[in-house]
Amino acid sequence: MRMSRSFVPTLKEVPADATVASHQLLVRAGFIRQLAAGIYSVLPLAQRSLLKITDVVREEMNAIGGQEFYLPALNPREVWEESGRWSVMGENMFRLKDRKGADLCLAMTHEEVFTVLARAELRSYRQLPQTWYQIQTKFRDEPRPKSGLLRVRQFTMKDSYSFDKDNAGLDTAFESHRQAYAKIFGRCGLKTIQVDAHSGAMGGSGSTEFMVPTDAGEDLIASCESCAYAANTEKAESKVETPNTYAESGGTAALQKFATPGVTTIEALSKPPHGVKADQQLKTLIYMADEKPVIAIVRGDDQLNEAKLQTASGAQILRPAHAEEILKLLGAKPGSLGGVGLGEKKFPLFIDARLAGLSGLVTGANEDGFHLQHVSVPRDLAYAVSRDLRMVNAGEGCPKCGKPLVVGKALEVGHIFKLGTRYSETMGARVLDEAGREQPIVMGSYGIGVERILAAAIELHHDQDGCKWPMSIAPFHIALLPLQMQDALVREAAEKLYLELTKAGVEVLLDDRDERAGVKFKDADLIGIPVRIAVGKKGLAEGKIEWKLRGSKDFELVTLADVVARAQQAVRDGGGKLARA
RNA sequence: CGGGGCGUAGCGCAGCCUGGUAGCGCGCCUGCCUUGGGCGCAGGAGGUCGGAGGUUCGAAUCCUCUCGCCCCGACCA
Repeated sequence: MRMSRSFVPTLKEVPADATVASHQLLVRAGFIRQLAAGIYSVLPLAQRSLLKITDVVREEMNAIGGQEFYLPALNPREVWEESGRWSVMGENMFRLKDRKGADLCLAMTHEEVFTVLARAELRSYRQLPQTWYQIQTKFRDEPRPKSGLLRVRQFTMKDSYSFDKDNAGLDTAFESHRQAYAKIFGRCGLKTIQVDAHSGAMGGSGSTEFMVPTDAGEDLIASCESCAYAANTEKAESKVETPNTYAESGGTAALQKFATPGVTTIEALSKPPHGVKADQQLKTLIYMADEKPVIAIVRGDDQLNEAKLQTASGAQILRPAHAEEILKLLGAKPGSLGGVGLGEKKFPLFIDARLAGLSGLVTGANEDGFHLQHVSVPRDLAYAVSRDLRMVNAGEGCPKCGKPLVVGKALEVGHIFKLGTRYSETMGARVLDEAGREQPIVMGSYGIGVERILAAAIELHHDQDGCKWPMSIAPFHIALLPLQMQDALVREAAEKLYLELTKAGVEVLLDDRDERAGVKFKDADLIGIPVRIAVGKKGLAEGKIEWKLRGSKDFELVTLADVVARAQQAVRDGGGKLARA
């Protein structure tokens, strides 16, 4: 491609509204432009890289027997009603009506439509297993789009679905996806770690996320550096010592109400005149699980993990209760709540597992301005269900080996789910087994965010001057810079190289603009093309060009006759592919 | 949704408090000059000041409403 005739709008200055590196550089280097919040136009450079990413994805999906589909993004309400997700998806789903007034939505994912196909056409276990996938546009009305391409409302997803006759088959499909994903991300230049994750609105029995560790990410993952344990903090567990410290100081004493006027926070209660340490307090939180109240109790100095409460309660939609709802249910305002004496109210009540057996604790009395002391969990909260509900903290013991856990930010680029029969049962996708009995198909679903790979690659590979693309997904393999366009010899040499390289399958961006050398260097660095070939008067006099890798400080003089072979080798060595000439 | 911030030329910003002339840098166009890390000089084009309403002789500036965008907290590829 010739720079002089290309649409590559680079910027000298950092766009004011971009905060993360990938966003700043994608805009500055002319890869994307914003149309609206969370909606971006993909410009030619980005499109080239995205096509390379999807090529990698296709190769690896096909390698595990995936068959490529292309399903509609525009879906009728009915199929989403069947799975129950028309309501579960809530405001996150874009909805619209057709001219007849029928409800439609823009699909956020495609379990429903693929399940419709499966139930209509799959009759026998002999047709299984099947692996179906597509690379398609997804729409999600995110509450808060942010960080350029990292969190958007319209994006490209590779989503695949496995259909098996039993759990053993699902395990196999899940494992082959795991390996395919590891290859895909590796080939795209990403280092990922696999973590146990919460399944969220997808449902199903288990899931693994592929995470790129970077501060630009929004997830927190806990990992152990001495064993293989890694989990999203939504799900992570830890070993924490919880001695029954307060039992000795009157743990068996009778419950006692005491006045705490104006005290509505853990912190306030921990200060004089009360001086109740946070780890002696019970934090009582009221949630609405599918619009029915549930109560969660964690230690005062712990944080409730909402994902864990969602799992414990079995709720599809979980939200904190509003203040009015709480007042109605418990007769007190937040800040004075407690679980003691609620046994007969029959609310589902969960208590964090680390509190089991403890006594000598303090909790709200469900009466504004009062708390209870000498609370004994076995005596006063016997009806509460004990579950792991707390958020892990860095430094706590790894649940596997006990060594301290590390907590760090990461970006989710892929997520694989064992769905089981969650969709086949609700939507009636069954096949006959060997004995002629109808059995629900056992499903898995697997997603990759394509644009996120692009952005993650920049987060991982960039410097002060710009992007540093891995060869495999770089928009071009080589930037060819004639340094003095007014010099006919330089121009001709560059043109000749451009033809030879292109013919050899090397993708070259020829900067044939009538610009000064500095401008070309800056743009080549900013765009981040892996190899730069500078053709200048000085080198040419000796029949040589300057060969420089984007990352390195120095260049090397290479004889003109050697350039093509060297370029082809560099493309292959970098994991890139030569274009079909 | 809750909290905070910002909308003035393609980009980055000043002007607003204290109403009256819309300005700077980059980019863009023309010419000359220069030519190995975003050259220099000269000339030039380009703006419904996000939108609507109000106050006023007069509004980018004051008031009301509204739309949009960004950031921080609850969701997900």
